[in-house]
Amino acid sequence: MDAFYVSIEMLRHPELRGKPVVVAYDGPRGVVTTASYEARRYGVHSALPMVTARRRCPELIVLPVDMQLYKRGSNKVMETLREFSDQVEVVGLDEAYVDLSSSPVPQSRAQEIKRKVREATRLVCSIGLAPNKLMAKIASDLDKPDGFFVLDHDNWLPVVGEKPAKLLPGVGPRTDERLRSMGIETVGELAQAEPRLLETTFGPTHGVGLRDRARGVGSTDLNMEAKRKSESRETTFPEDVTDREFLTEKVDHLARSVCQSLSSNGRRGRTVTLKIRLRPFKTYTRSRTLDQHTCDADLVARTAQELLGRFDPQAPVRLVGVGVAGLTNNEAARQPEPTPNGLLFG
DNA sequence: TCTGGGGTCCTAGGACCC
DNA sequence: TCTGGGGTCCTAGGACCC
Repeated sequence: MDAFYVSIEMLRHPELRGKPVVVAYDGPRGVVTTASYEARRYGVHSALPMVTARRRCPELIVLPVDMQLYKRGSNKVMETLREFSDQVEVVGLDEAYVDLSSSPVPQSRAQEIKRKVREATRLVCSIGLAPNKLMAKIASDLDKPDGFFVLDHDNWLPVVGEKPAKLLPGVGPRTDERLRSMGIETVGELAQAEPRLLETTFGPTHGVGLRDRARGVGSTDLNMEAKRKSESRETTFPEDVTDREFLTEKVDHLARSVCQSLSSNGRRGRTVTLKIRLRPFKTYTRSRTLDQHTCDADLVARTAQELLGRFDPQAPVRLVGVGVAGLTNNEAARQPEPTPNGLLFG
């Protein structure tokens, strides 16, 4: 979906069309989640600190995040996609892979999806059509907004070979930096790189994986029903906090919020993690794995407090978070243990 | 520029077990 | 006295994605 959150907001604020708008967590430490294309012309984009965004565009219109609204919009989009294929992999709120391989005319099918999504939601999307997920994702970015682009093994390098390696999913700022220090800047150069050289820098798994991606090699498996493996809540304070009592209260609240969500979804977890970000912007985690799966708010809150106690009480805290991992469904959590002595017949 | 919130996956070391 | 080879689980950090 193109500029998804902002586009949804435009549906209820049509007077904002054509203006530089962002949806953002406002406040002194907020960042942009989505920027309208007009705002992007000022250099305002996702993840940009709001302080910077306002400096770049003083007349910027800032809307608060309304996640429930975007979730409803997302559901509508995904429903529409499922009319075209029973193979749909949802990635976040605004992205999905649709398997059209059984269609004799995938191109017109894909165009039809664009029309249908616009009809159902009045929102615009960009589609990439390709023989695997990696290529499809990149293709979908090549013609935004309201785009349509087809990639295949023949036009892959001619189209993306000269583009920066950062274009590839999995190549973030750190990997890009390391690649550049090896003299690799483009997708084409990465595709030609010496595999042994990549292996020594990035390890056997990641090294070959990078080169494969640069050559357009990707998976065609769609992950339909991915179960969540962890759940967490975190807050960044407007100003660093040193008041331990305040922090304790926050941690308690976050722990209970996670547990409430877990219980209402019939889930339990075993590993409790406390996350803390100290001045200046260094993040630490401490975790503890319990004997049993739980969604008991008192237990999780107590464990989180214990983990909080491992940090210097003097340190100014920018963020705290509480997470629970190792999730199972309630039924699974209550399953009896397998025979402890490993004997087939006790 | 000064960095949200919610996730996933990978790595590496240490404990522990056979 | 010094020392193998495998496996799993736990913890912490880091890179990355939407």
